[in-house]
Amino acid sequence: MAPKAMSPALMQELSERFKALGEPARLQLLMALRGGEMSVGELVESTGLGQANVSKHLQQLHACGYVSRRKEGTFAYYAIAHADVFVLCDVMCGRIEQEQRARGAALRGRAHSVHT
Amino acid sequence: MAPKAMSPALMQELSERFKALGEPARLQLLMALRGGEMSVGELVESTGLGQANVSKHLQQLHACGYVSRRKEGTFAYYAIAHADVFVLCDVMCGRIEQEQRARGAALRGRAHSVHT
DNA sequence: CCAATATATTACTATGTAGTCATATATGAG
DNA sequence: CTCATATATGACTACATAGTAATATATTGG
Repeated sequence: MAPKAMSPALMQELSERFKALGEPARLQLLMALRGGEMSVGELVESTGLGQANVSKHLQQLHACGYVSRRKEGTFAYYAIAHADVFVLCDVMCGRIEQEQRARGAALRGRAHSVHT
Repeated sequence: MAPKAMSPALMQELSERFKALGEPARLQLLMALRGGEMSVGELVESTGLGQANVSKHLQQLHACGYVSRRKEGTFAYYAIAHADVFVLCDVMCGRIEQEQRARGAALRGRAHSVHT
């Protein structure tokens, strides 16, 4: 469990990790890597993002430890470093779905009460 | 489990949730609320952030569903809406610790090899 | 060494947003 | 109603960063 009183340093690190996931382009890259290791070029083609853009986002994901890097010839292969990332996404997606259900139920409830 | 192929809309929502956590000030607020419901003024004092700043960050946390809001007189009391947030922090903190341990071990290993 | 290719980096622009100050909007007290 | 207080909002500034185009840096093949 995260400490009750969190040091500013840890909080800073924590926020940087979350910020790295707070960008659709980077999530796209992580999702693309879900199927396994891919080269930069493959990621460019797969995501439709620009090459320089992909390269920079990969640097950030690497700096946060989300992906690993393997050089082979002129190619650079990136891969998910730890499946934990997807645990985070799953928890978050779960909350989103839950809220959408709640919102839907509330709307139905309101519509019903208007009806009666 | 998060879907293999994520819709752009879900990815957008997901990134917005993560982005909301990608800010030390907002994490500070969430951590402060760990002890229970607090008013805006109490949060201002507890965090040392400006009143307007706190109010705006709380709006964002509320929009993402992280906190609930209860009005009582001229006071507004905010509270953690779902403990899930802390699950996310815990997973993330776990990864940070793990990496720090790994980094430390690597450094010790290198020092040792230099020594021998 | 030279050319071709894959990736990384730099310089730049455009956009987003955190923080702050001033002010607006409740709400309760007298 | 008027005043005081708590919170929210609008305008603004300063800074961070996503995206892109051009270029630099390997690395392989000839």
